[in-house]
Amino acid sequence: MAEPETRAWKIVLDSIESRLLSGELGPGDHLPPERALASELGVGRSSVREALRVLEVFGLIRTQTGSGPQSGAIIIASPSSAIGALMRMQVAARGFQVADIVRTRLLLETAVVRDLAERSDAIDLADAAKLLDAMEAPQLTPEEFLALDAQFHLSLAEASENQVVATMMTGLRSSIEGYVLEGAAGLPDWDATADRLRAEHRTILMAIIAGDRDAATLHTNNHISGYYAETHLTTAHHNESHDHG
Amino acid sequence: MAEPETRAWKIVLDSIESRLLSGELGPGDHLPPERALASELGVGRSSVREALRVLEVFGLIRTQTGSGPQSGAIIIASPSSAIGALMRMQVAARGFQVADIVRTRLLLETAVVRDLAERSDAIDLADAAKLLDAMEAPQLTPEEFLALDAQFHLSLAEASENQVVATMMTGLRSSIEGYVLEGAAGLPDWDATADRLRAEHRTILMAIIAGDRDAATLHTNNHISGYYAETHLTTAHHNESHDHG
DNA sequence: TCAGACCAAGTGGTCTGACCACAGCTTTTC
DNA sequence: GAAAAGCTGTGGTCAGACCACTTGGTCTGA
Repeated sequence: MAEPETRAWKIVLDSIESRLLSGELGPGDHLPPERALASELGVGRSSVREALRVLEVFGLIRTQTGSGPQSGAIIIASPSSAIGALMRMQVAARGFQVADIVRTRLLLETAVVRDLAERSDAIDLADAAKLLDAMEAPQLTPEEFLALDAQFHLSLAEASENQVVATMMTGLRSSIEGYVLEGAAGLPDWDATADRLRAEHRTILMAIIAGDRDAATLHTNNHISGYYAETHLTTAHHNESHDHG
Repeated sequence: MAEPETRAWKIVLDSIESRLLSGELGPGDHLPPERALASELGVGRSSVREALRVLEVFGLIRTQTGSGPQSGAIIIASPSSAIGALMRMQVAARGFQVADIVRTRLLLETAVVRDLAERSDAIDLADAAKLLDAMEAPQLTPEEFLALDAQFHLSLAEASENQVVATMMTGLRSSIEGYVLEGAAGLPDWDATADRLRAEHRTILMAIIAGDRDAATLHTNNHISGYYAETHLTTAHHNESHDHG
């Protein structure tokens, strides 16, 4: 059964994954040089490189030319950009719809906020509060404001101390970043929208701190779906935002 | 600013992504042959191949040797295995903790079930019901049972008609599949556990159909966290499940 | 005429060898 | 002793070659 995945790059990938699982390799460790890995596994260097490319876009390694301790392929674990890239590409290939991305963000964020509200005494919301203060700064461009906005929501996910959720939120957000910016540019009165968003953020944070689960959930729901509805992101098909405009 | 990402494979990746976004390429279409792509973009074939490898593990293309309409690289959009592989590797590299994966699954599934219960009149749960019947079959191995179990939960996500959530659920599940199977093997009385899981599934499904949001949420919560607690998956570190047993 | 065998072409899959740019280390030189 | 030069090892890339495989056409023979 199941010939051993004759493809050479898969051999390399499996080998490295098993080394990770066995603990032989861990964060900060160096992978063997490409040439060594190739001869060691009996494959060509190009096959090794294809596997390393996969590891790189998965956010598992960082490569550096040159010599010395910082060179070579080093194990890291930065899944955020990988998830973002994956989702962005899936959106591009029509595997994911923007509306589903938005709905998923709504789902996740609502659940996070509910969770935070339910144990509001044991969480640290200082980062979130700081970001809200930063968003009060006048003359923020929509781009800057939305970046802070994203960080605020990310800080909530991080407050729930769940790296997976935080990563997913980041990935979801970045996968539709382009569409979000497009939508902001099309708003009739950005300042008014920004003021409303600020107020909603405060409301959400206060509800969390107060431990008012239902209020936090409700306000989050309204906040997110309201914004996306305002920017028509939930109804527009992603193709239409480019040429038929 | 921002040198154009001198790396050749990135050029190829960006080129293909922009073709997807512009609509020049879509699901079912063929990518140009590797050699043509290489000369067209002014890069070597190996660089093209590195980019195609990324697209392949992202679930965006399927490659096939030979000639004819089925050969070459064809655009698909199957994100499930990609997300699963990505998360599995992140777990292996200690970027994600198994406990966080479990908690995220709990979060997502609870939200899905709550959503389904709130609009129980407009959803189709036939698939889920069928799977529950299939799980009644006697003499299912733990592996078979858990596969049906996963499909049941997946069918709930699919009933919510959100491809992104369904994909995430699949990815989350597959990323810890190995640990789940390990945990099942360590149960003292598998038949009793299976019976309990069956009953809980029925309870959840009925609560959804009845539109009882709170009951559906509660039962889902208990169902999932109960199982993972029973298999010690929420507390065990993934390293410890291999050698120190 | 038709069926089967055969062959040609085009594809991805892989390997090899070569060269480059770069970063760190070593040696030389002043 | 310090600065400069060279050496070494790394990833990044390219070019060419060969293989396995699939398809579609062509040839052969009944």
